[in-house]
Amino acid sequence: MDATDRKLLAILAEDATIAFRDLGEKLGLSAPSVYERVKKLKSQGVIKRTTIEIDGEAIGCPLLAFVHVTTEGWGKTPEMLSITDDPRVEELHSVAGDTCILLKVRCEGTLALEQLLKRVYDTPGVRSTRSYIALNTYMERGPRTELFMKNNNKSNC
Amino acid sequence: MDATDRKLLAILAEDATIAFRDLGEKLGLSAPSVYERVKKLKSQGVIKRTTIEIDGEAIGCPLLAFVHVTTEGWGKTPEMLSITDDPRVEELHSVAGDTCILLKVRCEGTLALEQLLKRVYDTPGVRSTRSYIALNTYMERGPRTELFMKNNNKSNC
DNA sequence: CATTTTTCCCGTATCATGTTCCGCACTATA
DNA sequence: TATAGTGCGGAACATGATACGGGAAAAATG
Repeated sequence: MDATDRKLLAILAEDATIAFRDLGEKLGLSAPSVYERVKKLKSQGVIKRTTIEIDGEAIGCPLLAFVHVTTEGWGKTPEMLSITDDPRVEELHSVAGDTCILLKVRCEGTLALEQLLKRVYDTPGVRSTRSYIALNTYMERGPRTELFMKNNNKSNC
Repeated sequence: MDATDRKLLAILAEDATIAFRDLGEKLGLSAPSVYERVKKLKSQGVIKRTTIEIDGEAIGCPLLAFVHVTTEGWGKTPEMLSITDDPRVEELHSVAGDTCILLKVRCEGTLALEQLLKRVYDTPGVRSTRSYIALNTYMERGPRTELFMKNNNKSNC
């Protein structure tokens, strides 16, 4: 995990369809070398997977919301975690702050969100929820590596 | 945008490295047909881009946090939006709720988060922030399309 | 209802790309 | 000075992406 790897990750994060030959040109390497690096990063788990970014509105899910959940006792029960079965749930984090759990959900509309909230409330141990409806998303992207190219040259890997 | 397209999107979201031939098998189509569908979905903007999922910890960014920002007046000023220059900021949403703006940030550690918060506070119009530190991420994925395969056969496109 | 147009699909052929293999240069270790 | 390990690149091969032509079905049109 060196500076080249970090640059490589940043390029792939922008566009994972780039050919190894072109990627090599940007990095000053040959295609096989880049291929080996990517292979290693995948096996190490640095690259978790390659996916597509889907436009939520285009598939009929224009309503993005963040739902904070307050529980009594230990909230991270199997029942609570099973909410991830719902395709509308994109993220589920256990957080420290004035709430216990944070959900990121993408719904067809307010009705679907209400249904989802009902399910949350029906979960044992849930005391309350607080929802934030996204009005506009100014940015949404994965982890960036540019910063590390400057600062973090201690090669933390 | 039909049921096949939605199934296609769901498969690609899981693994965008799949070959068109294999993708075609799963959908009951030939490789060229799938190719045309994907091409169209990309040109339509349904598929925004293909990228890699990077393990935040592996690149030295283990601290995930959600920062709610309360502003006075119209908070979405150019100064506020310029916070997206910072590679640590992964998402910036304008939200409805008891705060105005929601940031998703991934930092090297608490020190880096503090620096970022200082920058937020230095932004004109910012009244207060409330941060939620992720203790554990149980799930993190993009928009799903499975649900639509069952319910939403009205082909909303 | 007949005709035209559009849409969607497939098989084939070609070409670009991914992937493997092997030898070289460099480094570190003893 | 050996020796093993690592990363790189060129060439060769395997695989997959992409362009093209044509046919069937559906939709639009008269």
